[in-house]
Amino acid sequence: VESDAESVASTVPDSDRGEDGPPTEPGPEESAAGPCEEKADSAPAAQELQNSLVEEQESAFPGLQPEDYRARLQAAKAVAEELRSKEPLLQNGQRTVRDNPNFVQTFFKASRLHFIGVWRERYEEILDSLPPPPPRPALRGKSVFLHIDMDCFFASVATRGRTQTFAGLPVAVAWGTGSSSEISSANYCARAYGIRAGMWAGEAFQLCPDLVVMPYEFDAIMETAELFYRSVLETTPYVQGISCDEVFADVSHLVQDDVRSWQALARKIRADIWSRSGCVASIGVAKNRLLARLATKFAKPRPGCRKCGKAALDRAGEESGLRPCDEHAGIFLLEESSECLAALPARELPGVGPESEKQLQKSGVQTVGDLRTVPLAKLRELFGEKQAQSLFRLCRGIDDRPWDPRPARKSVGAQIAWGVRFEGSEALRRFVAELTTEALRRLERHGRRGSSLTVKVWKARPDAPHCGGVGSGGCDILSRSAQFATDPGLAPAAVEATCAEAWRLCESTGATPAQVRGFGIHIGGLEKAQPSIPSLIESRKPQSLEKVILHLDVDCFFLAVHEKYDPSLKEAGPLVLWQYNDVICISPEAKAAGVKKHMRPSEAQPLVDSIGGRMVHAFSRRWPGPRVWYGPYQTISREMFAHLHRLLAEEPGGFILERLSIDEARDVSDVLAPYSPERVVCFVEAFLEASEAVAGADRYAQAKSLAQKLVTELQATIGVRVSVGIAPNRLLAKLGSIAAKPPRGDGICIVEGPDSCASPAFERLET
DNA sequence: ATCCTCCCCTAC
DNA sequence: TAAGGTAGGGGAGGAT
Ligand SMILES: Nc1ccn([C@H]2C[C@H](O)[C@@H](COP(=O)(O)OP(=O)(O)OP(=O)(O)O)O2)c(=O)n1
Ligand SMILES: [Mg+2]
Ligand SMILES: [Mg+2]
Repeated sequence: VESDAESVASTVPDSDRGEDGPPTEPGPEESAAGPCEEKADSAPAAQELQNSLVEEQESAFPGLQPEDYRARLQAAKAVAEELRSKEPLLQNGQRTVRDNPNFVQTFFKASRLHFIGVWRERYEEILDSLPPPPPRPALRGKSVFLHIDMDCFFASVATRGRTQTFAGLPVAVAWGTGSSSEISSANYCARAYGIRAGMWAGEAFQLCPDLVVMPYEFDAIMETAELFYRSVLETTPYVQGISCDEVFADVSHLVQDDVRSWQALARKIRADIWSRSGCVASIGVAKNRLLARLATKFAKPRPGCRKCGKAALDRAGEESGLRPCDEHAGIFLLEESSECLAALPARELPGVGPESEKQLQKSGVQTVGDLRTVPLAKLRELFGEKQAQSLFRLCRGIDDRPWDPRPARKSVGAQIAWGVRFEGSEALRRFVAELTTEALRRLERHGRRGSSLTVKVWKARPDAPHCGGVGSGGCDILSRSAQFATDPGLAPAAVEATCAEAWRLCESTGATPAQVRGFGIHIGGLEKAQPSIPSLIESRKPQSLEKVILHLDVDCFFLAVHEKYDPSLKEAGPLVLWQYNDVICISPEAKAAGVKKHMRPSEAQPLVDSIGGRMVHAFSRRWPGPRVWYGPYQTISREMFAHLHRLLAEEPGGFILERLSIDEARDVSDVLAPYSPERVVCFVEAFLEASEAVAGADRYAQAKSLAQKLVTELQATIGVRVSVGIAPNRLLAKLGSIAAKPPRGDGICIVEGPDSCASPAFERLET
């Protein structure tokens, strides 16, 4: 075990890098530094490093001779070229949605970000095939967590089994060698030149012309990930998979309270992973997951360090009969009191990304130790409540997140922002439909139903530099969402309705087809699968009928509820309801006296006194602590809706009643697609407009008589007064119900259009 | 107080 | 040539 803990270090005399700093951002100059190697320090350091690598190769790996560095480099590039030439995904020259009729599926097959994004699906399958883990045994001694992460995972799969050729060569994984081919993983030799994941091949070749770019082999990567997980899962069922090459394991129950026992376990796991998968892992050990995650950073090989490289190579070299070596053991124990933790750049903390790093640097914070000196109040100003709490704990090594190895999925989606170019809106509409269908297929695989739909549109920035590639370039990413039910299942009508809604949201961003560089769709509000409302999609309203929407809103709802429970309030004059430091409901008389919503109660009090009214406090309860209690309002609200349903059921024709808030409802006879399952309280077979009686020229008069009936009935049975707006859409209906409020209105307001309303109150509505 | 939408940030 | 995805947390501002 390489450890910063003195007691451990003293038991592990072999370690020759325990006191070295963490491996952060090493360039070629830095990379060979430290106890591993002498320092290469001049500008042509890269060249020097390369030269020394050549020598090193020739002297250090007798098992790998007889070929020299140059010859093997050429052979390696030939292997890469051969793989590319046989790769079907690289055969056609179709790169954009315009060139390829099957663009969406081809893209996902070739996308490594899609691959690592959907890895969790396979992982869940593996877990489902195993017996469910018993509850974790009660903790007897200390907690011990491992964080296990494969070294340069994709790159190591790419070179596995090809040691004779690839040993000591700089290797990266990407589809191509062109300038804007993005690198997903670089081996530690390549990292010595500064090559990193996310970098484009163009830049990488400038740093290192010898770089060997190997193509993806997703099947091999997935199989390797499975071998990796099998190894970990056979050690303990208490694992939390983080990605295809990374896992946490709670091994508290497997070890003694003794670092030697932790070391032995980590070594065993590491050896097992290597013997099964042929790839090397690094392991962080600590008392919590946060510290274990950070420990792994110290366990990783030093870029360009020949001993680290040699260790890995020797292990890989077992193929060629070399002895496995566990110097540079790839295991690190980290404690929160460690000096190397305090010296770690704050950016290395999980949760601190590029933006937070900038924020922190503005306040002079570079390291984890610096961050510890920042008071919580200052962090709050910079980051807000939750992030401040999180940073405060992160830098102190505190991590008490609950152990939830399989958190329930909350959303599912699909997006593409590469190769997306459109000339007209028809092609964009088809693309939206394709991705929406793909997202529904993914939802269907989970058998869940969703209640919200979010679309994202990548819109090219007008000032973005024009580049020849097919990437997205500089974009603003716009999003729009709606409450919209999606059921599992791919019934054509349901798919069509979802596509229509997605298209509506896409259009509402205002991006023109020529500006669009990407599109994504996400289904959220996932619930357990339930039988849905089968008639919804089938019973589509004929398009030709004019819509009539009613918006109902109870007058002074909370006060009306108080009057029900305390009839004396009815004669008490002007009333003002308050809670905490907030006025929340005002009777018309009190309004006339100048009381405003959200006024401080102390300001409202004198106004109320001057007109002989009363301040009424919201319902509250004492137990388990003093708190406002909304129970009575909820009760009356439910009664009111139940009664509305009964009334509507007796009417000829059909209605959809949508519950908008505790006291609002509207008839959403027009709404087919954007209905929300929680909000649709009632669903009846046909629609208002479908009824002969309400359709036609006098539909507003018909709607008004319905409204009058509802108002009277609700007054009589529930004791609340409702104002109603009647209009051809929801916006106008809602405005109508405001204009209908007494004293300005008479309870019902018909708004046939924005400029055609008989009520003067409607004209006077404030912005 | 609480919910919702849009946006930003982050980890893989 | 080249495949810049998936998902969650949380803040600001607006609503009831
Ligand atoms: N920007 C990125 C980062 C990662 N990956 C893929 C390729 C990596 O091999 C794999 C695992 O990611 P890691 O962060 O664990 O990186 P590596 O395993 O490559 O290197 P390390 O040794 O630092 O873990 O995910 C990617 O495609 N693009
Ligand atoms: Mg890794
Ligand atoms: Mg990883």
